[in-house]
Amino acid sequence: MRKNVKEALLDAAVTLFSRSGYNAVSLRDIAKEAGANLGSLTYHFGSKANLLKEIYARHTQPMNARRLELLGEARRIRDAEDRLAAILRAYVVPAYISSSEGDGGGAEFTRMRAILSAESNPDAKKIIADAFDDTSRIFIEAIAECVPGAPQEGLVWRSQFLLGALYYSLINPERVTRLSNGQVDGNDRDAAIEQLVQTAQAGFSALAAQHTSVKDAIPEQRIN
Amino acid sequence: MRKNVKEALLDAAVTLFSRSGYNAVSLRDIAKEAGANLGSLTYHFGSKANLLKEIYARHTQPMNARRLELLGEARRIRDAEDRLAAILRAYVVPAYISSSEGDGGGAEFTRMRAILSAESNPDAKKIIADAFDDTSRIFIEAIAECVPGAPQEGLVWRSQFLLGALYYSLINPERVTRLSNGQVDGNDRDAAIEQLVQTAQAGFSALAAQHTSVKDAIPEQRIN
DNA sequence: GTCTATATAGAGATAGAC
DNA sequence: GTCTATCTCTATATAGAC
Repeated sequence: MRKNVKEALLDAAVTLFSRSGYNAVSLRDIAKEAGANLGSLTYHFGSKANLLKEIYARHTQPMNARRLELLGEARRIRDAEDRLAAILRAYVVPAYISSSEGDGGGAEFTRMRAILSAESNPDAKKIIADAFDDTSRIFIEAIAECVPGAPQEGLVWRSQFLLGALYYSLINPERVTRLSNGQVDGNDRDAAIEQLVQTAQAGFSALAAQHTSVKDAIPEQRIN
Repeated sequence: MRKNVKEALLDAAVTLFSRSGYNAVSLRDIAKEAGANLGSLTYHFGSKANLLKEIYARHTQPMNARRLELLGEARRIRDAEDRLAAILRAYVVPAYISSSEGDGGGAEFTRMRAILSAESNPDAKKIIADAFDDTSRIFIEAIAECVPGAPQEGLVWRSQFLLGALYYSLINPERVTRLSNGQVDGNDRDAAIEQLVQTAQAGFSALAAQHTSVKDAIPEQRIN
């Protein structure tokens, strides 16, 4: 079933970090979850901070690659509203969907990132760096082309709100279930994606709606 | 300057918890920040969990009271779009604004809540309870009246996204500054509120926009 | 490469002097 | 009511057997 101890340790670490954060999880917890020994953790990773670093190294690139791949497809859509929705979906889906392998880890990894960003742990801060900012910038540019005349300030704030909404939906899905008295399932990820994309789309579109209709916007032809 | 040691300890605890979370902050850190002794913490609060409990007790009621007060004012607005914006502002402002005293603590307390919700700490989970859910439910109802025909599912998800966006903007304001290459200040709270209210308004309005214009919606006269 | 045993530091909590 | 001193537990990290 398991390839090797190192893999098992990495998987166990993501699972536990995504559940309780970085500080609350001890190396002992991770070793136990992986069915391995405490010593093997120091052997493979040296320190807790370096373990986190390797988790990021493993997931960051595939997730962003998948996002950019989907973004490329989305950009070929002519209708501005449809394109905007597809761009947003390209950003959200790879972060949200549970994955089998090699595509960045999906929801569990994203949930871990959400918690780490909240904890603002010194170890994590060094690692997170701006690896994701580059991708976000590319997406903001693509979104801007769908919403002609939108001020940069509005675009940036809305991208912040989108990420916050995404994070919180992964962190606290139970609140959705509770607030709806059980009528809506906060753990329904397909529904969450759909609602999130629709909501973000409305937010971004409104930036242009003041003067021109978004429907009329046709961007310059893009070589992609 | 300081009333007594207990107050100083409570203030120091909120400050540190809102900065680094619950797990990462030790009782020693709090005592030091308050200029008090470690022993006084156990004397006044008994345990770390109970300290957190007292922080909640101190801030929850005033913050929600202020929200409901502003909600009462907002509900008197006739125009549905204007009313929606005012309702959203009533929800956001008390959570976001730095406070002098007695109004629930504002941004620092909200930031602490954001981090605690991410850490999903066992101590915190018991305390947070559903004290805030009641208020959220009231707001969702008020919002629903501004968006006739909106499905409950959409309203609940959007309220989730709103809270997530609010939380993340307090947790990681630097990202806004970074993404905009310094052109937008992520720590400008007035701007954040304005952008957040506008964005949420667009999201909620879109729920009704499919069939009827929001502008036409007039709610039943409310006794308030 | 994986284990056991252990060093060292720091946590929450308590007892008792003042 | 606030301090010092200390108990007990658990953390990260290391050393060395296998």
